[in-house]
Amino acid sequence: MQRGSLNRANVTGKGEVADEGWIGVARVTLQTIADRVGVSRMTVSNAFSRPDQLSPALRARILTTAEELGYAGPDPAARALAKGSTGAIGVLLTDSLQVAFTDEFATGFLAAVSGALAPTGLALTLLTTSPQQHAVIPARDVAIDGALIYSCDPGSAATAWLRRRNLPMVLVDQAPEPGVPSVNIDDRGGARLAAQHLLDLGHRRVAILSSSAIGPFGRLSTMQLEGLSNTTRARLGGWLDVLLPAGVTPVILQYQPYQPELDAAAARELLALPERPTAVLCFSDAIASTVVRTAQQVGLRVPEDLSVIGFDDSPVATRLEPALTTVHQDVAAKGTAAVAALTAEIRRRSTGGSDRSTADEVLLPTRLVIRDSTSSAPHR
Amino acid sequence: MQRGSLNRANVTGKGEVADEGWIGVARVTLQTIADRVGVSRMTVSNAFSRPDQLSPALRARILTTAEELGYAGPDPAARALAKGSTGAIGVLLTDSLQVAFTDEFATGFLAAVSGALAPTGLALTLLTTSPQQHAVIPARDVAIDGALIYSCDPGSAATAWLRRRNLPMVLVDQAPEPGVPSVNIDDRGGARLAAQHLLDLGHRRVAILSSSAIGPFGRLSTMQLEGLSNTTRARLGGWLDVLLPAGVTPVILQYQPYQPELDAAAARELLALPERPTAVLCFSDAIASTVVRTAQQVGLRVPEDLSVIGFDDSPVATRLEPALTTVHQDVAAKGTAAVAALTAEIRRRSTGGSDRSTADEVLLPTRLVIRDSTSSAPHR
DNA sequence: TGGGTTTACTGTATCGGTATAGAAGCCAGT
DNA sequence: ACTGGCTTCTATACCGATACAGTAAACCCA
Repeated sequence: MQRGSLNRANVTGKGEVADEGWIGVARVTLQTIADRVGVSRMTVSNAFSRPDQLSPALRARILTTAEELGYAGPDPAARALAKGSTGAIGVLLTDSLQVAFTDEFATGFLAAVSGALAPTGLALTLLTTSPQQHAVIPARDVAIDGALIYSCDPGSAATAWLRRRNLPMVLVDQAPEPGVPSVNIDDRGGARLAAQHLLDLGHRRVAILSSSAIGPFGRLSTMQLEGLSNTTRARLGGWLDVLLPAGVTPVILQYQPYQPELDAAAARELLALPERPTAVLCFSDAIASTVVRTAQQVGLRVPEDLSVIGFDDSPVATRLEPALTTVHQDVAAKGTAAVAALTAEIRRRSTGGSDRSTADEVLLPTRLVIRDSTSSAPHR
Repeated sequence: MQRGSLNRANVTGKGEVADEGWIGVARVTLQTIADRVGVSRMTVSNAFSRPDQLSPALRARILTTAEELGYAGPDPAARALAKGSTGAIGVLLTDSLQVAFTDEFATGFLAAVSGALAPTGLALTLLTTSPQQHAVIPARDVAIDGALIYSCDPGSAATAWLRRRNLPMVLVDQAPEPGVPSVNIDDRGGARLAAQHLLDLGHRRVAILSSSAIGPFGRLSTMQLEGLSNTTRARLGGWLDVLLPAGVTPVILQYQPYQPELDAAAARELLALPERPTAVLCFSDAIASTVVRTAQQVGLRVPEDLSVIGFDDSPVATRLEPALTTVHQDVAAKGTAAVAALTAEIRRRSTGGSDRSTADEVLLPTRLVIRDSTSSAPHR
């Protein structure tokens, strides 16, 4: 049986189509328009998706008719199935989107990503690693053309699903894996610069406040580097690269991020150490700002009594009083690079370009920005 | 011809399926699994989507086989087409996602939305009103189950497309429209409280700094309220409701938001007025903070010389020195209400519930939070 | 033993598009 | 008149699932 016209409402000679906004009155599809105009469905499809395939006159007629019928353009879901691409890419974030949005640095990355995405016309779909047993797991069930995996636990179910779907993907702020493009910043190098800066200022009693969503927490020995997130490991590694050879053994405190009370508690604990450190290397500007505030609350002056160095150079760094010395990274560049890598990967797949040989790993530079939160070690 | 098995690779008696990660080696679909297990495709589908429709034993066998074949679950695009739902909802934001992400208040809303969305398992897709002539317009071409329209120009092409698609939608911070659910805050009431507070403190020379992404800009007469965004109109209305009857005619300055230099310029212009105002009512905390800083730069004390009131009670309000008196609104509640309204609308559609009668319009309360940026008018 | 329910699967018809290989008409060149 | 090459449009075969009606066997109670 011929498809379309025969089983549609509008075949009834009378012609007039039921009108005006009633929900689901026999939906308008390409076929509806085709019947009305008297051409094949394919031609109508071309009118929308490949204008060069039909005469301008006919196309105009088709578009006009579509307009009259209130057609909203080819159905995205159907188009996605037929074409094999959806026009959206996913970003896999932490467990809770809510905390991601409250993190100024994460939103900075998202801003960069959406900026880079704008010219491509791709939409951005937010995914979580949330392990909730909610029948639907976005990473498995949402249609996307590719994904950015941003600073996630590599072992999470969500990343496993994305892998399984064999989607183009790019790892951001995560340990590179063979065959998967990745974008990272030079965490280790930046950390070294920060540590060196402290040594240059004469500090010998140095503390490290290191954060990672995955344990262990509390006091850390310099040896326990496994089980930490990649970024944590890299920064910690960089600090130690410089401190240990100089004979400085830092106190390392590891705490769970995104829990303001715990942050402050960690800061207090640090300042209450028997041999109070004269300088603190912080995992992020966020925790650094907590340290600064906590220090000020207990009557310590920054930087005179305590030098503090952050990481990331997020907006809070310059807002802080005193302005924070920190390791700068270029989020915008990170976002751009990530999008570039992902779109390249998507294109590669669609053009059948084989060769996974070129799984490029981008490493963006970091640099130390010296502001007002660091100064020479106090004379003892 | 029977579909499936006959035109697939795995019918070759030999059984062994080509293996290991080569791209596109005859994709694994429900049919592949069905053939392998020896059941119908439908049963395999049920194994994934409706576990109660088959015996646990068979389901286990199917799942195991799927696992072996590296099947990643029903294809989202195909499923979306067949089921008519995608598992994602869209949020339509300003022209540039990039500015949306840099706006602390917008991200607060997104945080609330994603928080409210988490338990539903729906993903969040970001859409822009971007008028770029980029063949693909997300609002038209991305598959979603519904959309939140957040503080957008109601006349934009993107909203027009969403309307046209007849998608469930909810207007947020926008003029309600008949038949469309909406969520707003009591901008007008809040503005009245702010203005009244100033009057109570004895201020008579009051300025208003009003922002709207859509023109006109510069000095505004009290009569030109058309062409402004809904929120701007409401807040302006509220301020004037109180000021005018009290015989106070404010100077109104309107500027374009998200352009830091312009913000500061507007603030300077305002402070340089021949009869310098003793108090400023600001459209947002962001602009209020610019006013405070600008005032301090030109040597004015806040609040002794100049009282400043913000709007929104965003994080910056408490960070500011002095802490900002502002009109509080509950973003979290707004996000929750918006999601609730949208999911309700989606459910209503799918259950064929007719009655657009209940197009509810939520109006959330606002309240004045008095902090340290306001005080009695200085004696002249 | 027989009718009424359940349980467990299957068959067929979509969902609304796009890809691709033609077919028909037309025009220039030889 | 024949050939080749455009430009336009059409026919057919998918894309990979779900909905729904139906069927066969098993179970249940009188």
